[in-house]
Amino acid sequence: MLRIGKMARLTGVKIPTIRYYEEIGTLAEAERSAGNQRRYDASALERLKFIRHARDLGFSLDDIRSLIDLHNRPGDPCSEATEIAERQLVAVRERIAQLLKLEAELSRIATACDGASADNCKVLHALADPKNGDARR
Amino acid sequence: MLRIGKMARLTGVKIPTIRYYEEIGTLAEAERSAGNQRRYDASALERLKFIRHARDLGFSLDDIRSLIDLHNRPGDPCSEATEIAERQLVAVRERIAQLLKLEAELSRIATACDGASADNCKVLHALADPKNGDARR
DNA sequence: CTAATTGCTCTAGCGACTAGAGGTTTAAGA
DNA sequence: TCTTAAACCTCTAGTCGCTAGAGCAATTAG
Repeated sequence: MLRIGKMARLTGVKIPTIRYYEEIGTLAEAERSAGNQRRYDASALERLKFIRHARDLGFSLDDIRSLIDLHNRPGDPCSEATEIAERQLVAVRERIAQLLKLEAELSRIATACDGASADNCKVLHALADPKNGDARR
Repeated sequence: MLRIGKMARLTGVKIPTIRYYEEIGTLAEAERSAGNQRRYDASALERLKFIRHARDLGFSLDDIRSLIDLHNRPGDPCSEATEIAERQLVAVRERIAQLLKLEAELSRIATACDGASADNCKVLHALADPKNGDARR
């Protein structure tokens, strides 16, 4: 049986975060030692790795709960999982497109000025006037 | 003099958010009508547009406060503004690079399964095993 | 057996808002 | 001038995904 610190080391998830996941029901309640400390088995470790990986991929904890639920109903069709993953993919692609626009504008702005004083600083002017190359969210 | 609703319409910033900006000191305290309602002049509108635009570009409210402070000291050199903008540009580029990795993995995952049942769903498997193409944050 | 380490619960805070309750002011039309 | 609808006010609490700290208790290595 693993203690919480070991779980943290093996997954890269911080201890308070593990407790938080338990609190909100994403991670099942751990068994306890005689002295009330959490003890985890291999399946809990696997689940935490799953959560960590999905979080790295930008899934919300809500999505992750859905995926875990699905995992616990092995007979069900997995179209729901595919759907969640595709939704996430679309969101990531949108975010990339948006950030590329920002990058263009920011690099224009950041290179605009070469040490003038603030009253005619091009950076400040560029931020004040969203003219060309603006990207609304 | 503009009322808060007009400010919201002209800038795209929601009313509670405008009040929030005032509360945390990002937007100066507004003048008030006889009946205690906020009234704004053209310069407040300009400042709110500035904030909105900088927020769109991903600057934190902390950064924005620094930029506004700088704006209020027109004699100072603007190297600080350039620095803030460059920092933001670096952050955006990092985020893009990271998201591109995620996109690759997600698209691999999302197309992996074609309607199997959850116990051998490739999406769930791919999320459980961070093998090839993983992107740690 | 002692001391270091690791764990526990609880509360509060972060950033950047958003939502709702319950009341007041303002502006336009009759 | 009066009425009424729209806009406004303050205040509290909630969102998401954690993070930090206080003040203790349990465990483990030497």
